[in-house]
Amino acid sequence: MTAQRRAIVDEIMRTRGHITPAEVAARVQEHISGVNASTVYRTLELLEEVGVLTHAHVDRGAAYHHAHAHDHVHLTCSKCRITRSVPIRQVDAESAAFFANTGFVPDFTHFAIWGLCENCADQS
Amino acid sequence: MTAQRRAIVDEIMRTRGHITPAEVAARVQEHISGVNASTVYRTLELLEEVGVLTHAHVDRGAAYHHAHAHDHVHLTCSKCRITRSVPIRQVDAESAAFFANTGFVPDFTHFAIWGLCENCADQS
DNA sequence: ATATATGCAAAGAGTTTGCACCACG
DNA sequence: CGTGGTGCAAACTCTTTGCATATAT
Repeated sequence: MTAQRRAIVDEIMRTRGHITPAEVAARVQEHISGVNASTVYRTLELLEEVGVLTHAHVDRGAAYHHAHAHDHVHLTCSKCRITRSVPIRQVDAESAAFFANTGFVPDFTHFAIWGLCENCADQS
Repeated sequence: MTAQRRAIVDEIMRTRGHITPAEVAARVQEHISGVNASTVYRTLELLEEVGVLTHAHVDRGAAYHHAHAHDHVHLTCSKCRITRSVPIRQVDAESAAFFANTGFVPDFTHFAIWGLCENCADQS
């Protein structure tokens, strides 16, 4: 348990919602200078293996969040680019019926869902 | 209308389903050697602006397909990594109800949907 | 002739890896 | 003291861009 690893874990624990590797790096720098990006990536990977974190694909890069917060979906608006999280419970009920005829068991938490947010949808 | 552009368009027109920029480049090379990647990217972008193509995000990169074939969803299996396309119509009906409480209007065609395919789901 | 498409090379973001070194335990 | 974490630099993928040249019309 080194200083940088502790700083990274602290930052993760402090985070609500999701955070990108780059954001982790930037924030850790504020406490300890000179933390390398590769260390961040390696630590995030480690934390995911251990089961503390999970990653999702949002926009172009990765987004990490607490494993116990695995139950939310990322909704990214194609217009204003704002990404919003909604509890999976809101969509879970219909989930089965949704893909019933395909046999596919979707995991909406892993990839963000593209579309129009309420605001932008109203405008158009 | 240059030779390379014609070759790229031909390749696109010949393609059923989706194709990545790298695949386009590779196949075009078979006909005309020395077609640069940037040319491929520029042509794909152009074709998208004109409305011939649409792109989706599958796996890590882009996947292009005919604009009139815009109506399909990519389902990527987290286990076997196979990506399957299903007509949007199969999921369209439930689509409204699915995100009713969120106000979000999803476009499932833009980002692939992660999950378990029928085979892999059965095995687990 | 003139607008535009191409190739090339470089740059960029995001991520990974080999390797020597340093430090925790 | 030894395992393993870290920094550094390089490499890698995918994509974009500036610029000079080549080409279609």
